[in-house]
Amino acid sequence: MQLKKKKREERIMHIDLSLGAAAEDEEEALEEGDEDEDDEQVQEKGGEIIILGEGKEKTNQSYGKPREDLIKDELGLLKAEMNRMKEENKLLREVIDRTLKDYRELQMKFADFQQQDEPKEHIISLSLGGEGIQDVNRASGSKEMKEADQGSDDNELGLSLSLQTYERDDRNDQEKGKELKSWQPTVDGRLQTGGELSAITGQTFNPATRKTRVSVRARCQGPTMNDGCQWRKYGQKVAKGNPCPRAYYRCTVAPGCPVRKQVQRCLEDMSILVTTYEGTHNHPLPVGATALASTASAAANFMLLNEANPSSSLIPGSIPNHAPLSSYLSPYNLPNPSPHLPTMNSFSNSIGYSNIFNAAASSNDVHGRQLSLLGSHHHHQTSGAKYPWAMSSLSNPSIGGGSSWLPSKEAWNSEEEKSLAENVSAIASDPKFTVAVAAAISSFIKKDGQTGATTSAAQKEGESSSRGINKWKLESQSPHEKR
DNA sequence: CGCATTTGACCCGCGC
DNA sequence: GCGCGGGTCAAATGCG
Repeated sequence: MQLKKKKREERIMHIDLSLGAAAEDEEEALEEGDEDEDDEQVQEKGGEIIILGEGKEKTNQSYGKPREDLIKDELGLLKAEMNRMKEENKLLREVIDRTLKDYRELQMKFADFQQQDEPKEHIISLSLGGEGIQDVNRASGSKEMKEADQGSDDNELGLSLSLQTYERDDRNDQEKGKELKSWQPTVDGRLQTGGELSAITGQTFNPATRKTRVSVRARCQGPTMNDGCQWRKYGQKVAKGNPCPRAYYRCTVAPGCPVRKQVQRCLEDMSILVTTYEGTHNHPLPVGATALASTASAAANFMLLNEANPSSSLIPGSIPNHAPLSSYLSPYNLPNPSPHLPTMNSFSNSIGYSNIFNAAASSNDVHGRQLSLLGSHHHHQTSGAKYPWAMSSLSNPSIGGGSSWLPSKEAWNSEEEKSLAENVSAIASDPKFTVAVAAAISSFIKKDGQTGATTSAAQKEGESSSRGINKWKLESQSPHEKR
């Protein structure tokens, strides 16, 4: 009877502390699979301490047991809990180690690729995970790509980094023309294979004017994605091949800002919004406004620097004096707030965070390159329901950003906002969650001081909401010249 | 009343 | 040269 009760309590504990994702699930599976009574009792002691302790305390009090015994009991229980926490820490550390190891390996690979890099007609693809996205580039069947994919498949948490670069086949002008004319359908084509994903796909089309095009795909319920800027709709058109109307917006943050964006629902998946930004902002982007812009900017800048300075790589600190990307990324606006933030930091270290359009336009090298950043959601995101930003973070890129630039109408709907607020408070009020996160972070920092050095509040939160959720894919592609 | 959105007309480039 | 399609303009309309 009491054993059953204990078991139930333990389950609750597991649910509340379900931060360790696969690792902890395994643990639970082991426990349940093994009907070893002894083991179970030991485990339960660990899991039950507080409840048991209280019960005993009451009992003891009623029977008038000596105080020393009570203290001893409590001490024992606390010790048991400590042991359990140690175990959890160990598991989490292992996961982090594995992830870091993957990351470093891929980083090395990327450095190799860079050395082989040729100035023209090449595609660089960086991906953090990528399951769920069948990139069109895969059709070219590069070995590196396949290797990277294999790497990502192995990752239990769905957190992996893969960097690929490969040459692009030369195409004749006719093919180029076709591709250019149908670039939007190409984007849709990616989507139809992608399952749950969010993406930023950037393309530079107009070498003459250095105009930048960045396409962002994200699951979004609202009519547009809130990206922190203010937009005014100036037109709508039904494009051929997609019954969903395409809306045209102009940036109204600053008068005369030439930036425009097109918004269209994906034909294959109506929940996905394809937003294409074009042009160069003539004003600074709102502070904290957009992780999206930062991330896209990161991608763009990365490409710029990479092109201009081939010696610079993703290696952290290779190019100093750039604020870390994470400074822009609140846990709610970061599609993949994860222990990979160090990755993102190092990434952004070499790319800076100025706005993508400025970056692209200011470079002589950027034109003729295509750049894309893709992120996909892990499919079995158990936390998705409870922590919905994991699902719809891209839809609400400004949540938690503290931005005063939030458009009143364009923002996510109130329902999402409400549920988000509820979830935030739920998490904040859950001490077990906090403890587990803190333990994971501290062990992570201890283990790897370098990558953990930039741990910030946002990062902590980011880690907490990252479990097995998202994957990112950052890629850059070769020239798509428009006209 | 002012501002944003809607929507039909118009412009322009490209392909045939 | 013509038709098509994407993109933009601007008057009409709606909303706070």
